[in-house]
Amino acid sequence: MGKRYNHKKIEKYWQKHWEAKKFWRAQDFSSKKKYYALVEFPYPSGEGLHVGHVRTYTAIDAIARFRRMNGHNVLFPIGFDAFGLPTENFAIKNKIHPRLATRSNIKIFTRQLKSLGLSFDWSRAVDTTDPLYYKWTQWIFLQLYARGLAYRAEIPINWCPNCKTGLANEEVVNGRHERCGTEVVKKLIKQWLIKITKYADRLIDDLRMVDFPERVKTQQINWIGKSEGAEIEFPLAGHFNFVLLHGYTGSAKKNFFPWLKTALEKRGYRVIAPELPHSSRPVEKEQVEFVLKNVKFDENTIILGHSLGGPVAVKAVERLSTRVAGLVFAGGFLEPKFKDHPRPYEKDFVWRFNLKEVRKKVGFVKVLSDRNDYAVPVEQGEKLARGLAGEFFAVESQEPHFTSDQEPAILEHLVPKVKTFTTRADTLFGATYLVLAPENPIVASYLAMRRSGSGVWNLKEAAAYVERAMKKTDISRTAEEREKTGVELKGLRAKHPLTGRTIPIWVADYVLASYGTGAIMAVPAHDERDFVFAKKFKLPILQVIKPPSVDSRDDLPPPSAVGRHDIDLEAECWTGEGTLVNSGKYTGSDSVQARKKIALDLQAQGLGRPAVSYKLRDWIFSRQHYWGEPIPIIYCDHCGAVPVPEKDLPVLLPNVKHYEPTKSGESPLAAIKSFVNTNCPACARPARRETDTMPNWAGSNWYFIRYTDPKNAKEFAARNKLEYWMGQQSLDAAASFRSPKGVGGVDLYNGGMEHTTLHLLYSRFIYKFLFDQKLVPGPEPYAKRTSHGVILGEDGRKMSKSFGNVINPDQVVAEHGADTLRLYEMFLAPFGQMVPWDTRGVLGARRFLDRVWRVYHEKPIRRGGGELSAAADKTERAEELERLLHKTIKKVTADLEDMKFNTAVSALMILINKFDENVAEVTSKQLEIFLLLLAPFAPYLAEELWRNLGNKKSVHLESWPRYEEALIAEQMLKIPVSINGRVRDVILVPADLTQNEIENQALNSPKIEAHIAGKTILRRVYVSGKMINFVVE
RNA sequence: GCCUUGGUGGCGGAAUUGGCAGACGCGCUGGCCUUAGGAGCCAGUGGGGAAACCCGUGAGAGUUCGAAUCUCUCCCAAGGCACCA
Repeated sequence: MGKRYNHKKIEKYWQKHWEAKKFWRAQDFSSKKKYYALVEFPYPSGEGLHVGHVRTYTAIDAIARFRRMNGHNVLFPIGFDAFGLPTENFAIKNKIHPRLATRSNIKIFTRQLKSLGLSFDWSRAVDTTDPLYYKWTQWIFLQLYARGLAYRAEIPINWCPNCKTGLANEEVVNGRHERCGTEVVKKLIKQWLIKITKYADRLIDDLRMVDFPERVKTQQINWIGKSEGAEIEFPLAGHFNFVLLHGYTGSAKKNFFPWLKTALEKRGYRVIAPELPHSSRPVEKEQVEFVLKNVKFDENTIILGHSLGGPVAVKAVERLSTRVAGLVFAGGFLEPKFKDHPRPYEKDFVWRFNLKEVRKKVGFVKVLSDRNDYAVPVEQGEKLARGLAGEFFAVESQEPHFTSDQEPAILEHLVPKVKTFTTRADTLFGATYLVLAPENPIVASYLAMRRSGSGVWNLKEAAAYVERAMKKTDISRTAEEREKTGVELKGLRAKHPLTGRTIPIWVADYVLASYGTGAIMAVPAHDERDFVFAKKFKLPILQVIKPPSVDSRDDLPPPSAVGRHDIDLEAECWTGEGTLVNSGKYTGSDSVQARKKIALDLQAQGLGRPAVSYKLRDWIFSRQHYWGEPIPIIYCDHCGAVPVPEKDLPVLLPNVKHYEPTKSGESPLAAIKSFVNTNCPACARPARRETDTMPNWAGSNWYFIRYTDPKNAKEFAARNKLEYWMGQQSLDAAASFRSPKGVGGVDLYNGGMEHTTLHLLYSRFIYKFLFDQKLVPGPEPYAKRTSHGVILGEDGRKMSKSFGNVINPDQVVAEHGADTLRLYEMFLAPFGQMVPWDTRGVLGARRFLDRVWRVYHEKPIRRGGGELSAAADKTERAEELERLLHKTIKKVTADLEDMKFNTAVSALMILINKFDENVAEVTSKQLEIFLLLLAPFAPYLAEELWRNLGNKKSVHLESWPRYEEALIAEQMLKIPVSINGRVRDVILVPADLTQNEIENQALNSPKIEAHIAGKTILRRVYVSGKMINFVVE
């Protein structure tokens, strides 16, 4: 016996050796073709490496090694995605600071990863919690902010009561937090959001450019949920009149005032726009009294206050004895804090207001703030809206501070109306009522008025319903057997835009605030949900679509007795296409055509427009937790939200003792005075830092970019390195590695399906954004995406501590070696497939490696070789061996290109078995080639045996072997002979025989003769070299 | 309900893409060797049958000389979405 296969010794030795020789370093700008292979970097949890990590990393490692041996300059990096809740929770539980927990977990992961013989370039490792890294995560956030893609809004968000944090839509699964399983509740919080919705279309369309699995593409497309339809406006019924109040240095004849007056009058409204006295030196008393004296207010009056006209309007309402319908502010404010110079009138006004009193007298309140306002910070508008329980809108006006001669946003918000979204504009004439989501701001706005007036008169009932609906979790909202509930806003009615009829307005939680406009036109005759609702509340049902007659429809069986020409509105609704009826001038037209026509006609009248809606929502980017990147924003009373200047990045996460989440839902950072208090970068006055942190996905958005230039202190990555690694694809790569349209980016990115609508979507979005800023060289980050299958426990359940079925890779490595573990996981099942762990299977892999070891060290054990020793046999066996070797090269090469690792390993097993049977005949050249093929899978053993064969250079620096087609060709062919499609015999014929000769030989076979005897051959089918078939009768 | 991917021995899975179904591995059966074995070696292993042969890739139909593979209908499983107007 030679020495035993001692995996421990071998693996320890070569791991050290490779590391010392810096084997796996990627070269920037090598003349070789680049190949960027990427695996999702791990989250360094306290649990250590999972056998699932081993599966994906080994697979991509094999590809990386294969590419290197094929002459590529391979970038195969690794890093750690270390911010986030799991570490924070681990830290709190074990009373260890997250920073230390992260450090020790990374250490463990690093040791484990290194033991596996993965050819990562460790010199490029990144850690998202490293300030040198997250400086650029913050920088990217500021780029988004600068482009208006990061904004703050107070919206009801998903809140996890257990983790005490807000969650992204994508982190909520079936109404529960995906990480902890707690039921998610709604909470109204001021949040940072990222406008991923702006990229929705491109995120769908550009999937055409990339090579992703079908299930990944469809999942992303469904998640984005694009549907095309129309927005249709239903003006509120009522004889409204408008009062327009201009501001400081303004005039009813300046800016947008004349335009707005004309536009409103054209719609049939009465408009008064008084010229306020002394507009360049306004005095409160004088202006307010002027207004009260010269304008008549009533319950149908809607007041617009532009700029200083806002405070004037509020003061006027304070003193009114009557109620008014609405109050709209454009660029309004209630305290004299401006971004630029002080105003002369500051002392001529009393900046105190009785907002409660005002609110009682006003039907609805809307506040419009201009994002680019030069004087009034958006925060002032928000404060105003809060004070008056009104709706707030941050808009971009035509000229800053709404000073253009046309300001459509003002007109848009001034006229009270309900905006609905529908995909079935063709059913508009069948809309018999409107439904608002409980969260729709219109609802709150009307309910905020304490007493009835121009508003709702069943206030109590409506308010109670809304309150109940808002408290419900998403689970209970959908769980209650989908029983529809709702309440009518009695007193409010809307005007049908085409018929002019007035229809009731309801509030019901089957309408979602977050989709479309948060309001629908209900067409009970042609929508299942509306139908059920209308039935329950006895609302009118009006048919406007006539289904096609049975004869013209092919989706139904032919009519048995009576054709189905109409629907029975008592029992059902018709949601399909058809011909319009009861639809004015559209009656008789086809529903598909009418859909477009109606949308365009409405647009011409300013009552609607074709519109697209998405299920995708803007990405909630705030987390009220300690262990994340601080959001680099500073709040100043005068300047509003100010980005931290680039030179001050990174905003360091303070090192503190207490990092537990707070009960109030505020970030723990809010309690740290030394962090919060700072000075405004713009005006240097005292200011406060944002205390929310970024979600865990922020750091992983762009890590693959950083790998191209991980140490760069000046840029997030140097342009030329990005271009080299992320630019156009190397075109001569094997077919399956090539991206279809050469989009460039990472050549191969493997990751889990669970990230499809999270990390994968987010990072595609961010990359597109960076591409638009000309910061990265392509539109898509990943040319090809693959997804590994999950490894289950031996019991077929998910591996989990609570099931006690977790396999620790360390133990397998210790017992059988990393090569065994790698080989086992590659052989286990097709890479993309879910599969249970099988401990005995590990032994099978180990036995294979033992056999390899034996073939290279021992005399033949099998006696097969000893008995047959005739010279002719020997030559024959040698030829067969050589043929199998070349077949194996071909097979393993093709399988690696297709990522069919399991069959590649199987081919290696077949070959080593053949070697074992014929040890005496195996040449050293053949032994070498086998090791080259084995190297990507079992790098340690291949290297050891390679050196034992006398090679000085590493097997991993060798070239991948080539096969010769000529050597693969068999000289003798085994041809199955079938009669009527059933195989009856297999004949052995020389490969160069003609069809005729083969047929004759087949017919000579006794078995075939027996089957044909007494029958006639009708047909002969011969597939060259494959088979022969006789059709007989 | 909709979308995606699948369904092949006792188990994980092969099948050059329409041409010998079950490669390779696990397990199992019998034998050899061994103080011992998660070791090694030999033989066998889809079902039925003594054999010839018959039956077999979720079910049923179809196309074809020939179907696990293509077409249609249905069933089941996993994953995703789900009151999305």
